[in-house]
Amino acid sequence: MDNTDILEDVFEKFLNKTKIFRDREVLRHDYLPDKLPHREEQIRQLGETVAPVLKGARSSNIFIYGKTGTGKTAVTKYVLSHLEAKAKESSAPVKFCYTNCQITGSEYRVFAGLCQNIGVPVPFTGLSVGEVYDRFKAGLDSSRVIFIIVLDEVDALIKPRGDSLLYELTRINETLGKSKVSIIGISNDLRLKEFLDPRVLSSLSEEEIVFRPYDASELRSILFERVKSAFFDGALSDGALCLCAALAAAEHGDARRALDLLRVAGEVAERKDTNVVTEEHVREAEKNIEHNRVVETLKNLTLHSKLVVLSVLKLNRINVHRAITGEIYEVYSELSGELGVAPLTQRRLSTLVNELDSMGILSTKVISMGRYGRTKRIRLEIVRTLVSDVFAGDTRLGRLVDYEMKCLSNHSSC
DNA sequence: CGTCCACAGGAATGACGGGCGG
DNA sequence: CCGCCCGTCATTCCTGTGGACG
Repeated sequence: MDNTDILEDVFEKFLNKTKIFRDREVLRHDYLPDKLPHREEQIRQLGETVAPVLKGARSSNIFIYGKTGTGKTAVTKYVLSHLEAKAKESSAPVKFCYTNCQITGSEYRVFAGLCQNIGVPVPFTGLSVGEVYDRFKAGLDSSRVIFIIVLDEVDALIKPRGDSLLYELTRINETLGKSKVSIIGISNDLRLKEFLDPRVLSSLSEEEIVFRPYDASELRSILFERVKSAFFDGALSDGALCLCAALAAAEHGDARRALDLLRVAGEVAERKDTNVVTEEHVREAEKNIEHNRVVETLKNLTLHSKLVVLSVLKLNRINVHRAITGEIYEVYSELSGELGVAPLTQRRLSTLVNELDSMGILSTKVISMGRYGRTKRIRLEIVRTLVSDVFAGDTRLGRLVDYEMKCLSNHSSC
């Protein structure tokens, strides 16, 4: 095969790859479809609640609950953008601002974002939260609008920091003359109520909307709707679609996950140079997604967290049943010493372990050993070779990992 | 049946870098 | 360039606790 043939082959293959996807964008989770199946009730409810703003009245504050991928964000954006369009027709002064608190990160940045939205310039940082709040209030009052604030994933803001931001916001109307503010809080944690001040809770949940998880057949029809524009006709087997729906339903009824599975399965099929996505491809996609997630998380860990993972790996190798906080701290301190790094406190290590637990890298359980104290049993939840592969790329850790791997392959203790 | 281990995990505080206005 | 305010990481000090042992 000479050079031109190779290229010919490569280009042909690339061109043929269009056999699967008609439009991949449709499967991204930030894509807003114009049909939201199985959410008619929620759309109606939200619509009825915000409708008064069209006549210049304030809408009730709303709290929206539901797990990830149940359509909370999509429904909210859908309803509000239609509301805004309707308001333009009748020239009602309605504005809304969507903020994802998880991404925004801090109280300061939430207020800063709100200021930007109403055209009040604020620096990224440097001012006190109170100052930004005052500017926001002043700017808002002079602009005479009905302002709807959407706080998506508010739990990300409340759990670590308390509900002071919400408290300020719920009371803002009292001091506002010409403008009115409504708040839509979106949370994927039903227990969020417990964290809230009762005053905040009562004023924030004047209305509540709950998003139930989708079941498998609902997921199937959601996928079906998108598949029409995302894939070419016949490029997706029924079995593959059903499997995506079933896998996602088994987890949380998470539509986002179902769409991810579908997209990655399509990409797998593309790479295998076939014309039809099969169940086999979906299974592989499931593995890929998890694999990538873990690799990404491992790569981004701090040196100390990596050392913790390595310590657990080491202990699990020696004796699966005896990975306990105290021992891990011992091994961890040793490893730190070998690298010439000062070890952190045991208290600090304890929160690092908890973080790794919530990332799904470790699993922990508090156990009591009676007379011999109360501690935490810690296990590695991921494939060992994955850890070594990722950590071997770390210049500082490379040496330790090599050593560890030699032990693993020798199958003897050292 | 009380004790007491080996921690869990909350609260307060400090150290530090980034980014701003003045 | 200083002082101020953030957010993040880390330490210190602390109170709480399930259950085997005596």
